[in-house]
Amino acid sequence: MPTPEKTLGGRRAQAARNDEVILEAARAVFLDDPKAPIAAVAERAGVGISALYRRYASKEDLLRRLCHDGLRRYIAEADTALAEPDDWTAFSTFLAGVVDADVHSLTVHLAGTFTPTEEMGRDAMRAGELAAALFDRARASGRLRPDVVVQDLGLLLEACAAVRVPDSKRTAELRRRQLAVLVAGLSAVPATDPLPGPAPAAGEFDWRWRRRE
Amino acid sequence: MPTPEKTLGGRRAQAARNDEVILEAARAVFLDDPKAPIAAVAERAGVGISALYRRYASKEDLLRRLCHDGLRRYIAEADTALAEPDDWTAFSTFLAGVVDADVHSLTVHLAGTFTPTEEMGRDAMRAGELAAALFDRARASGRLRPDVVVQDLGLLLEACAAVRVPDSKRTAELRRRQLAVLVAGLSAVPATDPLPGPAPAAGEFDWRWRRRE
DNA sequence: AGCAGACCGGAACGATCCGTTCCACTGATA
DNA sequence: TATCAGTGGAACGGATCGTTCCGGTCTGCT
Repeated sequence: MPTPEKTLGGRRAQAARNDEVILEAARAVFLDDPKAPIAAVAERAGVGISALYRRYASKEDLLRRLCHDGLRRYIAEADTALAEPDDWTAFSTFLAGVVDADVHSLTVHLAGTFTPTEEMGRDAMRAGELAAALFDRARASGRLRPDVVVQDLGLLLEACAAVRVPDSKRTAELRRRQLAVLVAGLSAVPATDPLPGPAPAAGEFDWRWRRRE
Repeated sequence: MPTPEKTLGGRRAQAARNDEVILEAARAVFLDDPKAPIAAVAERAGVGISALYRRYASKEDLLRRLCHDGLRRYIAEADTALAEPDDWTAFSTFLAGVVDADVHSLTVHLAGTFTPTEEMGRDAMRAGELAAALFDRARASGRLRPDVVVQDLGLLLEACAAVRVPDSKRTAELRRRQLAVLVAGLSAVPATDPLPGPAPAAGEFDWRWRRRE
């Protein structure tokens, strides 16, 4: 019997591929609209609804999985950042990593739509500890204004997640820019680097006034 | 015939009072959830659904009115701020006023749920001009970092509107704090004032994980 | 070749939910 | 007392969505 993972053709392979495709589609869809219907995920993934329900017992299950993945990603970003020797760089790359991964939207806007597992509780606690460690190092570096606290990071990430335009690539750019402003605001020393990304242009937000769906 | 406005008792007076009550309730409800049902507004206002439909032909009508009111409030804040002699103070009080009035949520999260009137288009344009005027004065004061543009203000306001906790009083405090960080980030000179309001506390955001409705 | 079953697409179902309409009722006014 | 603007809230009709279910397809094994 060949190892199933190596079989590129065949039913098993399609199923394995669908595992990925479905998760990716779900991520994209629920990131765009946390209350999106299950059918939207199936459509985006290019599969039928059955393919979803074969993998997850319910919508809540899928949401839980997605949120937990986000949490793990958050922890991974923190771990990566902690390996960086320079305290301030570790701090700011962590934030950039979380913003780029769009983890906050997943974690925050999906939380409350399902009953969390115990493991998620533990992971959430660990995530908090890692963020605190990064924050403490940033504080030790002396570049933080003294009146900032760890919990401000939550607000900061939320602020970045709030930036959203129809094009997701552009959204990422604008978030980086917003993050740069916020980090500069947290810093005790004046910023030296220029704000990243093309500045928002006149009329770039006019789409808001167009009628939606 | 007595002037209707001065009649404190009676049906007319109740109707006049309801005009206010309904608008206020609608503001509160749709601020909390832009997709809230009409019935929620009626309940919050303590009136029946009829009282709503007597005043507005449809939900869309009410939304339009609310959004337009928000736009007018934005303009009023800008006008007030423009009277301030110091350029930088004018700029920052304008932002604080808009954040405090929670105008951005109304304008932005409600936009797109109705077809705007021409007058709203004109007001939106005027709002943009006033904001630009304030921004230009801030720039002229030399306290702005050179790579910031007017359009960044939109992102900044959105970031503040994204801050939200169940208690609205606390929300206002946290937004002020967030605004202070952002304005510090826009500034070319290091901030001197300490961050306002009680700093966010540990566990203050745990409510997110509690199951919602 | 032939069969069992894993896997899938998508129609159908049942349960909400929501905007709007409708009607009976109240109380101020004339 | 007659009128009627103003009101509360039940009822209606349409839309939405999570989930189930059935018929079909392809794979791997015998």
